[in-house]
Amino acid sequence: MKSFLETLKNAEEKWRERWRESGIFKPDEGSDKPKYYLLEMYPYPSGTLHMGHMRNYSIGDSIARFKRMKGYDVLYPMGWDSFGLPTENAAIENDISPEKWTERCIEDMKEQMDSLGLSYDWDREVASHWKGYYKWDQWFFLKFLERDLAYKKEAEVNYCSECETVLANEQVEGGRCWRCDSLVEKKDLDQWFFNITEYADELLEDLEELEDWPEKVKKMQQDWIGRSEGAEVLFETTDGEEIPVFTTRPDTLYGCTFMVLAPEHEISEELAEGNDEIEEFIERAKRLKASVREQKGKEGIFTGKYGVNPVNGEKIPIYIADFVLETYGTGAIMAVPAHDQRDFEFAREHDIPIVPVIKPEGEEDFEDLDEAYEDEGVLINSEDYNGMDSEKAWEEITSALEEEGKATREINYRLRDWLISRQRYWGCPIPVVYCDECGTVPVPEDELPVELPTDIDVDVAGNPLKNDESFLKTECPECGGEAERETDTMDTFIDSSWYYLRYCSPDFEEAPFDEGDLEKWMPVDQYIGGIEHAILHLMYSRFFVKVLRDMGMCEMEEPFERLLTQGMVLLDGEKMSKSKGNVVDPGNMIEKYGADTSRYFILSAADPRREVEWSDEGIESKFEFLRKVWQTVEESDFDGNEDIDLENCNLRDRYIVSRTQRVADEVAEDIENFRISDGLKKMEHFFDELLKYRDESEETPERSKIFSKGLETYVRMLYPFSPHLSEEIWHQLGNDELINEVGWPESEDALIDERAERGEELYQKLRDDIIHIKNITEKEPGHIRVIVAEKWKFKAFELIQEKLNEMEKPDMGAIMGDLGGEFPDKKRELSEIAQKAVKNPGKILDRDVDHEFETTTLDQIKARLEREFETEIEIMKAEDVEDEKADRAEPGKPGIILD
RNA sequence: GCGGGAGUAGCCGAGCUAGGUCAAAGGCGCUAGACUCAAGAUCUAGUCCUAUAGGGGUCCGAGGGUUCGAAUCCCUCCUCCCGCACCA
Repeated sequence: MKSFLETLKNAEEKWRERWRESGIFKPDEGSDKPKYYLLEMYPYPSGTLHMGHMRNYSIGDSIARFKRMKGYDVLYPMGWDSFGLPTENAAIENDISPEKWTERCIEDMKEQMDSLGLSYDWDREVASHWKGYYKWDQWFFLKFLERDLAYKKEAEVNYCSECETVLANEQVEGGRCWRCDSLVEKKDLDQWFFNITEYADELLEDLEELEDWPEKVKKMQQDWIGRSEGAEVLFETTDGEEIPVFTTRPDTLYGCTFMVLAPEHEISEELAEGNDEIEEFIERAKRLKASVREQKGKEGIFTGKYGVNPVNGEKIPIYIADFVLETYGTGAIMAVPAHDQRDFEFAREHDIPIVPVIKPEGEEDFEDLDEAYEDEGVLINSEDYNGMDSEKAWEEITSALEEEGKATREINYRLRDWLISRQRYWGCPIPVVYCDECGTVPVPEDELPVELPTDIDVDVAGNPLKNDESFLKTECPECGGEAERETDTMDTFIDSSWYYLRYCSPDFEEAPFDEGDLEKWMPVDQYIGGIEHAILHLMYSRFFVKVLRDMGMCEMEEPFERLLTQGMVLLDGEKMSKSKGNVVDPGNMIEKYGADTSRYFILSAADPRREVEWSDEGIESKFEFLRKVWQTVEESDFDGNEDIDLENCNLRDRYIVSRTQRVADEVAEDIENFRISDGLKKMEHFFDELLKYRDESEETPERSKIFSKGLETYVRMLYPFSPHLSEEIWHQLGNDELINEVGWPESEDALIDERAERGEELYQKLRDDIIHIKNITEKEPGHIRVIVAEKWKFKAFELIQEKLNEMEKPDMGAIMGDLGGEFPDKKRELSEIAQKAVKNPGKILDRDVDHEFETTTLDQIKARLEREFETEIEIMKAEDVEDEKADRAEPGKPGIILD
């Protein structure tokens, strides 16, 4: 006999081939099925698949297959985020061109993806380094330029000397490069930007529409955008200079006792010219900023200048201090030490007066603060505004200043424009040339793409494009004279901002996408990826779609309808990473256990959103489980295609039939809600129930049919998770069609049998009780009596149930009042039952109160119990038994006597 | 500091968005039994305390509260994890 592993491997090869031939992974053109666009974040082609990928794609593929079974027209594509710095480095290391390296990596990864059995439609593959793709990056750039959404300016930018390129704000994490973790420096450079701040408000507001995004991701974007409402207030110095400041608290203006400038502020720089002390301070502050981010001290220096508080004419000192950010607001602040903790600390250190102007409501004395009071309250020390609520004062003070022309209401954002230039080779060239005559000239659309030269020596310092004459030298599109190309390439996040649109029409040549196809497939119904893109990729993509909408190229507002952020894969509680050397290679795992086992394990070990702990025993046990499934089929005769004759079914038969219906619906619901591991657990439980049923019940034609049907249902449910094995089994069972065509098992209401389910419950409870009693008495009974409660108790329970349902809250008196009359001679027993009912209504409410049913059910259960306990069972009526245990019997809970 | 998430039996982990059927699913580990020459695998039962009849007690980070009734709702506190971090 073949080993199970061999079986798996054979099935993998065989079905992968058959699926490919059948074209079931391609969207069903022209069908009227509802569309479903399922997307995983396209990977950077590093050459090897890691566990994170493996998990991501296992989740995605199971959803894709499930949705196809459920009758959706599924678009499930894959592609490559193939531009980027690591490739350039790898290429140098391996002495090969980045292009060749990339293509080799793609090939390798594709093979690994195939070995997992992922059901992508490879006809739609895209890769950002393909000319046919990045041409449209350039096209978008030109469009952005036309709309003033792309511009070049000299600015202080983040520079990573390790990567030898600049970075966008989003790509700096805690002062370090997101990719290589080295410290980021500030540099003044002339760079290209996308004007994402233009869309700040919309990006913020529309977050609310994204109902099926994780709250966490929305919150992160919200914080990143960082909108704050306030006013820009114009302060004058005693020398007549004007210094605008931004504040969100105009209501505290009377408490402003000094001003602070950022070290990079224009006036700071001017002052440094003639003052060594100031110059030195500024230099030091700048250096500190770049290196030691954690330092919290508020260092500052007095400028010798004074400003004038515009509301009360007070003369206030102006300082330069490192805690004021040049990049936020105007780079200068009005300091209100009484109501801002940072200002408070600074004032303490420099002996500046602290004047409270807002006191908490109801408080009397409010002087001598220990810390700043930052909440709302009532104004004090504020002339005409005293006694006013801070909220109202905010408005009035602002309006008053506005009238004098000393303030304007402003909204400020933390979000900065997106710096898209990169001084690296392996990226999409920015389609611009520089001409001495005409200046900066965009490359005309019909000359796109500006091709990235591929026969080039990349092992040089700096950007290799600068050394490549044939690339560099060009004609000016306007005057025809000599010109030089822009050598910066685009941030690769531009590539990934619209790739999901390209999948809709990957071969379209007239435009980045065909609008009709876009209309059909977008938005993405389900996006799956890592949390690390919470801000970067997900915000840039949203921005792109909004711009495209304004260009009239699409109608949607948001690209991704639902977002799922998967958890990490851990080993011994730690994140797997190359640097820690604790990686488990998916390739080895597939080799050893097969693709189906690997997929099954990673999906069953934890739900997609959570972290998952890798475990050798875990995958081993799943391998065994699947082997059991396989063996079960091997040893079974199959006749699932014949109709079941319910007339000839006993209670248990009907129960299994009923379960078979329900489990399909339950598991489907779990999958819809990404509770995949729950669903798999239910399936396993169902499978074990089936086996028990087969082994424990009498061999009848119906049993065989019911078992087969159950097995068939199980196998179909297994398909999204372990598709090869399940397809193999399915055909082994005598079916010709592919599971994909047959679809998800639909439940038949007519086959759902609540009585049978109740019967099974009764059996289980009874069995548990008998075992329990056996355990505490340590008796091995030779005879068991099972006693149905007296008939009147059924009636009494029923009445109590009615009462409980009527009553707002359980009331002992009311229950007894009505029941006492009904059963005058049972008052003592009744009061016990009623007490129980009041104490725990749930325990009474779930009872089955059908005496007839219980009696006949027990008769049917009898034989099964006898087999289970290998002893004689006698079913009796309490009315016929003289024993206190018989008196204790209740509906749904028969008395038990072990003899 | 701000924000988000979480604290459940030896461990992992459901349940907690609709309070009662929760001593609290499932898995792992452990114990006993079956099987076996034996081990492993598998199957069965047990695994908070107590009890030779299905019961009782205590329990879901700590402490209060609401309720006839709380793991589930409210308040306070403690601890852990994650994200942002001097954004005026």
